[in-house]
Amino acid sequence: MPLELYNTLSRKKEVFSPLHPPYVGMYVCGPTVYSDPHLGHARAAITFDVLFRYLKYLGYQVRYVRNITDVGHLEGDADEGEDKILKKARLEQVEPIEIAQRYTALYHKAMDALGVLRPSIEPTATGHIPQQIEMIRQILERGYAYEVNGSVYLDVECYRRDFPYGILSGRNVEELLAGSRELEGQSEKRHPWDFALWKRAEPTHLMQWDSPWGRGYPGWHIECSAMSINYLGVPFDIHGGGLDLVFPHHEAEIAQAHACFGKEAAFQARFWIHNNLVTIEGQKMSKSLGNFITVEQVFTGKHPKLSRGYPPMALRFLILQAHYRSTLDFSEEALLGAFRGYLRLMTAYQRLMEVRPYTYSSFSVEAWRERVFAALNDDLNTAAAIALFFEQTEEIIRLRRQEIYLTAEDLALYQLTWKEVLIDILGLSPPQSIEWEKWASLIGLLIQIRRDARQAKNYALADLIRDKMTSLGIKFLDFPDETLWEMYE
RNA sequence: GGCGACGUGGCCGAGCGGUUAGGCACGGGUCUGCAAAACCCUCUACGGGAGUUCGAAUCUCCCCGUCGCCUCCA
Repeated sequence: MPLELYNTLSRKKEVFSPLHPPYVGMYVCGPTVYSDPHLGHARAAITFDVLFRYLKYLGYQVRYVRNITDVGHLEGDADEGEDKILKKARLEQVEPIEIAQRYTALYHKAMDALGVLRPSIEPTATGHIPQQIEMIRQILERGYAYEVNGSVYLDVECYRRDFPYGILSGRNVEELLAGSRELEGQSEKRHPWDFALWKRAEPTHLMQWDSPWGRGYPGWHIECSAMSINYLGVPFDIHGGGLDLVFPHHEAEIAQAHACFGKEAAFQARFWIHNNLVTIEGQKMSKSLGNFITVEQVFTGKHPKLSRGYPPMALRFLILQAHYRSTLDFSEEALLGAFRGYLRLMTAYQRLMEVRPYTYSSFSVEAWRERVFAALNDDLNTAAAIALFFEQTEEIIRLRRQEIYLTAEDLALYQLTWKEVLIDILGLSPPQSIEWEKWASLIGLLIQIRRDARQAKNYALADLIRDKMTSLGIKFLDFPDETLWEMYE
């Protein structure tokens, strides 16, 4: 059963195969770096991290490009509104690049903690101004854009005579016009649905570059077209991003690519993949609603909706327990549930490594393994895959107690599957610290002392040790023949 | 107004015509010096109505409700 992915372009699942095997080109819209990374960023990053990991696991050589948007963009395509990064820079009285650098670093820090692998290439918009200008120049040359007072706009009316505008989002221009909130008056655009490729900069504008049309800065959509095509060519295999980017951002990207390269662009990417949003009490997180939660707040617990902090893997696990195309409703209750479930799974994983082989197998590892990969192949159904692992937790205990058995060969495959899927593909990591070995021997010593105390019926000492360890976040698990322990903080 | 989703047991969440999804929480029990853990048991749901079918959470229609996009947004 091959990997199938839901393609927004066709609105159905399609068997994935790259254009030029074994190479896969994947571009994902990264963050605009002007504020703290939040749960939405985490979900997008983790979703495509898993896809990245899985494609590599399947043997593809993946070039994964995820951009950093460090040019502030206007708050709208209208000719008004303030650049978000500039606004932040002005408020804090620092250079725009300081804002970009700071939030890029915070983004990296948060995503690293969540086990998100760095992409192969992480280009910045400001680092690719020439490529963007060149693309705009070609679009103008082909007649799909026009210049007005030092700004350049894509001429949607003209474009749609040759290409289908709205192919990704299912919009048509008439409907857009009917429902547009665009205000009449201030626009120099020919039609309300035209969008900016290049904007003229006022002399006071902090970030501006020379261009054939005078000093200015690029429009929001052009950077992704220019950078994706620069590193991956046209068309490339996979373009990803949040569901909220489908329109207008990705629709505009497709239009720019075709306006520049014509039919060769072939919808720019063959697979358009979108992760659904994170909601808080059923509503999308947004600053205007004041309900957004940053990744850091989840770690520290410093948020009104949280009573404590949670480790990064708890959040990663919560996200993975939902299918990426479903909305995920965030709450502390859900997060706590995910955290406990994650610990349970990791405990099982650690115990699995202590299982000893036998002369025959009492169940089929192969059949179970196939079900796990069938789930992953079914549009990356991580939730279903994880459920299959939970179903095995009791089997592991029975294996360890020699109530059921596996041959050395089957056991190896069984252990391999746990490692490959949970650790390598889903990117979960056991709750360990770098000081793990030291901790382990220290705790082992305490366990021994406590055991002696218990045998001597010195329960006061035994309980003192246990309670102290509990308060430090280390839980003792007394089995009849031994004591295991686990960290839960 | 247009486009698109979704409503599953206390909570999160798979599900794409016939199986107990699964996790977390709750309750009872076994075990334990006590507890935790582990194990066993209990809780068995699909917004409402009509239809198709031997059979529907899963398909069709209507209704109700929620949400996203159409401004920046992962």
